[in-house]
Amino acid sequence: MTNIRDIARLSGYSVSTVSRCINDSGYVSEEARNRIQSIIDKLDYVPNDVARDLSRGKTYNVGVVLPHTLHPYFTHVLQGIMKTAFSSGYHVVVLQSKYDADLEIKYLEQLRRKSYDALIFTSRGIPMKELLKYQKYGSIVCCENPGEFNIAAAYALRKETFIEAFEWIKQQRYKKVGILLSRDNQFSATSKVTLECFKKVFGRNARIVDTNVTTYRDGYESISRLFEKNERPDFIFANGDDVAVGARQYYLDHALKVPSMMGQENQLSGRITHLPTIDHQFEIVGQTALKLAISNIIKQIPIKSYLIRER
Amino acid sequence: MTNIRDIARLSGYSVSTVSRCINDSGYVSEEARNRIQSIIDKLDYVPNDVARDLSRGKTYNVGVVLPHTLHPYFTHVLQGIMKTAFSSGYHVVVLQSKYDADLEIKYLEQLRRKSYDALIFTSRGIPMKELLKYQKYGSIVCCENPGEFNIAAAYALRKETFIEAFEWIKQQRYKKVGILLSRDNQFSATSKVTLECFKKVFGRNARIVDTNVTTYRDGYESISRLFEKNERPDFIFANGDDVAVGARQYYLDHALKVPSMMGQENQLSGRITHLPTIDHQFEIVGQTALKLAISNIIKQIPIKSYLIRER
DNA sequence: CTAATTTGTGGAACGGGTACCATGACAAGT
DNA sequence: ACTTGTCATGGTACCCGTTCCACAAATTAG
Repeated sequence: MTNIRDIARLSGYSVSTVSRCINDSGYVSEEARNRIQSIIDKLDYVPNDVARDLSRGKTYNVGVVLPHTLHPYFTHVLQGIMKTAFSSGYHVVVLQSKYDADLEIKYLEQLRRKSYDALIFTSRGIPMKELLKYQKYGSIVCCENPGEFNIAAAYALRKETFIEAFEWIKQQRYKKVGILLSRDNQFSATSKVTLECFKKVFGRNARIVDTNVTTYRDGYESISRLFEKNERPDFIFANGDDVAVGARQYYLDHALKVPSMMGQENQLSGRITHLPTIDHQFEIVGQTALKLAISNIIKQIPIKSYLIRER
Repeated sequence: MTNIRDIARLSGYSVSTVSRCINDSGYVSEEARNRIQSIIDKLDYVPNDVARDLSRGKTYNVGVVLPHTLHPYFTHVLQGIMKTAFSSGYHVVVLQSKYDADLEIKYLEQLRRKSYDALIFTSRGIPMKELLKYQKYGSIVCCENPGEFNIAAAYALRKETFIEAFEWIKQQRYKKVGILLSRDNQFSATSKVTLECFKKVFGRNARIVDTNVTTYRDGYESISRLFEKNERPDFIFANGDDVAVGARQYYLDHALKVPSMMGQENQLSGRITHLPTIDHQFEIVGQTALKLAISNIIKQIPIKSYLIRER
């Protein structure tokens, strides 16, 4: 491989001048530029990015931790991250976590070893405190409300919209709402907020909760379980349109009256079935997260989500 | 930042010994190991990955070129790539191409500059010939049948399944098939194969073709255009379930009889609407592509897709 | 009891840029 | 005439590991 010293030698100029020439950082005469460029062209030379990264102490890599890519939340956040990373000259390294804390630690260690300039957690299994420890090694951004923790965050502002949605449901005189959550509210901040908002609007009762429901199939099976327990909600509030539509399918398959429903994430399945939904603006969350990641500013930015009553 | 020379100095051993100790590559006495490890622990030292990459001449980064992340083809291929990359210790860098040849060149140049060990093209805008030129800088894998070109490839074997699907449609006595394609067959190998297979089964006529149809909305609008042109297919063959369902919605919204349809990609929308489909096994395509990328073997591996008649 | 290995260790080149600092030439301002 | 500023260029330390080579000591083999 030919390197910058070869170019310097063959062009008769110094390494410094060649470097300035390559990077267009001024202080290179017309003559030198021509001479150097001709040698570069002749040898088909390109600088080595890894060497450059080492020397500059910066990689322009941002690691994005996500459990998988098959859920619209993640693809939309990722899409937003990619968009902004692209226009800022950053590289996006996707890191599969499978909700596994050990893997998350592994990625934090890679940040420490300078593999990335920053790390974005679209989801997280380890405690916040653990994240804070690694902030000294690079900028860390999470995609949830960090509460009291001093960490950069871009997250969907769910609370207001949840309240709005539940008020709307209440107003239509539904009495017993089935709530399908993706993860246990002990682990998931989102699930916790959902239930809190429900309580605020409906009081503490009037709800049937099922957890670990994330896919169409899960929605279907969840309703089947409810029936076994003789639970009959008159409204289903799901954590995704796909989930709601899975639930709906159970009723259809068993020739039962389909209750009213609301989904989330504004997915295609919900559009087909004319389901009310909540759009959490995840692409904007992603864009914002990336901006924070490369700015090194520790700031929390909530993104407003909105209710779609009809479609 | 503390580096390996600091550890050497403070432990009283040489840099070489420290390096061997860190990498567990033997020839380190029990005593040396303890002494060195204690200094490492005390200084909280970790080696710098960038320096290591430079020295080893390998980054363990694989670039994955994809137009965007919002289409299930890409998310599934990406999912497969991530899965296998993860278990092989490689990093996945996602590179947004937007079907733009200039961007693809940019990524090839990054390969040349050693930013990645390999590059996977899940889609491609530039000519194959261009790709071949860059093979000397690293392993390049594409996700389509490369024909005569000597390049590594992992791709869905569509032909057989298309023939099977069209035979099935023909057998049901449909006469005029509307075919919705994602990109013009001049640019897309997939579109080309689709039409060729159609011709083989139905002869050259009996088809209405529309291109640049990739989303639910596109499917809807495509049918609207057909109606303007007074085209009335009795069967719709779409390049995705989502597209087919968009088409279906047009008929429903205008109180028209919905013709029979078939989608592709085995998407949720098709399951809800009980649409026959073709599953192209894209996750396996992704897994295979990554294996090729890190093996440096130039080989073409077709992946068998399959028809789902009922669901 | 030699000869041939194996183990432990250090030196230093190497991978390939970047950037600070010094030096000299020349032009413009006072 | 003297100071000051800008341009052009080179020298070299620095970023931080890896690995080849040499050498000595300790084993093992014959």
